[in-house]
Amino acid sequence: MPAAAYDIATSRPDAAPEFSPRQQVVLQHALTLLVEGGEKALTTAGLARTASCSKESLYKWFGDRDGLLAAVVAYQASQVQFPSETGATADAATFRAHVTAFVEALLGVLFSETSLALNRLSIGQSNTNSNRLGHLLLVRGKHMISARARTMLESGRRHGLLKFDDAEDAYQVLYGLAIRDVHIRLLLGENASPAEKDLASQAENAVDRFYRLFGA
Amino acid sequence: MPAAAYDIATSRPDAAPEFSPRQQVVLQHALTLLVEGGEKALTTAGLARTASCSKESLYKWFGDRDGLLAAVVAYQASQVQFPSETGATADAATFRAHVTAFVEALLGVLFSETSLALNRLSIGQSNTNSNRLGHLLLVRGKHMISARARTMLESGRRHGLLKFDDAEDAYQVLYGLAIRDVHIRLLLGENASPAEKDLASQAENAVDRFYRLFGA
DNA sequence: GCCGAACCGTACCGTACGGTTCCGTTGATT
DNA sequence: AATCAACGGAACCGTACGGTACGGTTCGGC
Repeated sequence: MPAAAYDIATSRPDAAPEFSPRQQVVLQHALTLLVEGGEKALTTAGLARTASCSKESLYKWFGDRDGLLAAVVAYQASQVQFPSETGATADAATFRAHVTAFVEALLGVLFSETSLALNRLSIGQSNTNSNRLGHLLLVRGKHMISARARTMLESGRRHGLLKFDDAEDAYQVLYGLAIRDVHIRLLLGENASPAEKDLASQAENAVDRFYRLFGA
Repeated sequence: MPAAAYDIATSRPDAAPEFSPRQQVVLQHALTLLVEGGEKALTTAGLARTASCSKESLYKWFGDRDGLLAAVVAYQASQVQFPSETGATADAATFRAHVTAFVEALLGVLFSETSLALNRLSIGQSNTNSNRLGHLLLVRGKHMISARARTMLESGRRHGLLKFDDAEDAYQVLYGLAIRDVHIRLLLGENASPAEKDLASQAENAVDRFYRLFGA
């Protein structure tokens, strides 16, 4: 086993992977290959050719192919940024606008080709290995977003703008209202309808319904 | 190209595939292999060994490996049954109970290991080939269920029990309230929480919220 | 100017698996 | 009894890909 193998399983979820610039370039190439052709298109030889690096370097950096895939997931997760929420509960309208912006950002991330490709990759591998990729995506992706959302919603509750018992439950409803079955349909290869591409009104609509269920 | 290759692309969506009993047994073995070990575990040699048939028969029946996978999806889709809806709008309580039963059945199907395995398979292949599997699963699975749900909801609207403009939109909300992000988490390999395994109360809860949004 | 580390490019190996072919058996039909 | 289609079993081939080894090149430090 190479000493420098990238072992994501033992690294702290909140620790930055700190890939070297050169490695980030290679990972970006890997991501492009993944988005274009799925997992089958990401071969070690193909990546080496595309990224103009040697297979030996790939194996030195990432250990093996699984380590490479894990690194791609970790790299992309580190790229995703959500808008900050400073002073977001100043008044009711501002808070609601902030929730809407959060939902729109969530839709933007989940429906992006990059995210879809990584989800497809992780799902396709979720019953092999010890399911490293699925866990990685959940921990670095979904759980982070979920935590962020919960603090946002609880802030709204503290200010008397929302009313619910369980923040996780409320977030799941918000998620369901926003995403519905669009995510799984996109994952299966269906194209989004024009209405579904209008993320702003989708978010608006979801938040409207959410307030009818949980508004104070 | 073998003459008997199973070409699902040209078959009518509502036409029964009509596999021979022997073929159904083999497809059931294939499904078991898929559920246990994912796509990688379903090799032609492995299936031939498990199902005690010859690879030659597999290729004669299904054409190639892709045809086999398509046949597995079609076979399983033909197995899924939803409760009938005769006299379901007799009165408000009966109709609501029927909607709840529908949601519970939906959850039961989507969260079953079999459905998850097939969704993982289709998603993993959704950016290769011409995406036959994804389309197949959408057409034979989701779209059928969606149509069924729309007629149910519209029946409720005709009887003055529900109020909405677009049945598809209403169904999507019902779907989102019921499934939330549980489906994607299961697809990624996370285990369902005890609460999420209680399909009855999950359905109850979703329908309750649905009525608060769309009840007349 | 020399040294070593990092790295590129490439050739190579082992293996797993999709697909093909051949042969022997069974079992229904005439 | 003869025939023939369907099938199981096994051997075989081609190839794609993961992983390794090695020679040649660049570049920063002394």
